[in-house]
Amino acid sequence: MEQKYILKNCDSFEPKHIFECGQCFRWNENEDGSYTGVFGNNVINVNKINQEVIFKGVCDGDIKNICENYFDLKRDYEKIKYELSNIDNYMKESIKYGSGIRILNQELWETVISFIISANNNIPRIKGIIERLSKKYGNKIVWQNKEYYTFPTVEELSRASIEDLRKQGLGFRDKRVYETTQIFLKNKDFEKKLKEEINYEKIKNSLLELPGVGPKVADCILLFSTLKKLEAFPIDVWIKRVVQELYFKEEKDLKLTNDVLNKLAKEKYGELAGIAQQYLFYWRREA
DNA sequence: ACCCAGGGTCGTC
DNA sequence: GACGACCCTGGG
Repeated sequence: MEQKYILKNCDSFEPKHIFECGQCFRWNENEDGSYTGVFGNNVINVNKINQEVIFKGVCDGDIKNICENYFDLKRDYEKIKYELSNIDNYMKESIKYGSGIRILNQELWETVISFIISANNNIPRIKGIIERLSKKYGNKIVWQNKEYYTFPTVEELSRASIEDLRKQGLGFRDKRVYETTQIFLKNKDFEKKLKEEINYEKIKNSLLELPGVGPKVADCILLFSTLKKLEAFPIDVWIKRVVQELYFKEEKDLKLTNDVLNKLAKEKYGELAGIAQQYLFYWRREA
């Protein structure tokens, strides 16, 4: 049964910015400029027409509640952008470029596996792998005569052997995904404890125990999932590049270690470092 | 054809 | 702490 929800007068919401800033892998653009994606047991289409955002699709519950939660609609991004804009002109320019970015509240398990797959990988291939895993191990949902597949649950993905995963194109990440799946399967408390803990460092240390999760992937999980730690500052090749170009232009031979970058992030952007990172990331990649 | 990079992590020195 | 290996794919 199709549902619909319309959001009016929302400045900080631009589908392209949200879905192409690298936080998610299951949203695809349609010919009309709208995007369709799968999350949980929902298939949703999102379009923005004249300052109105239109959500429609098939949902596991009330579409308004589901979208308010997933798209982080209750957070005041105008205020966040105002605060970050005052930090410096680079920030101001990148925010102008990605003004409609919002950080999604994605399911923890899916975010963990997705970003383990993202290691030393490119976005088209990451999307392909996740799509194949969903098709093979997830559940089918039909909407408007098209087939969509949910991201596999822990139990569903645990049916895949290391060899099965390799066949789906994971490469050397097969063992990491397999072992992390086993941990989630056999230790039900692991996920529960992550969700109950509120301290950023403590959650990060727990995540680092998982095979395939290093500092970068851990920060992506902390920022992009329902854990929603906005101070998490994922350090990747692109953010190293942009920080080098903006703030260390005269010191080309200076090595930007994670410690230096984390310190800079904390001092400059504070509790909003993760959101600042997303504006800079999107700006550097797209502009 | 060949090389390189891609939202890094892991094992080894 | 630094360094190389690592599956695979698309683009130059």
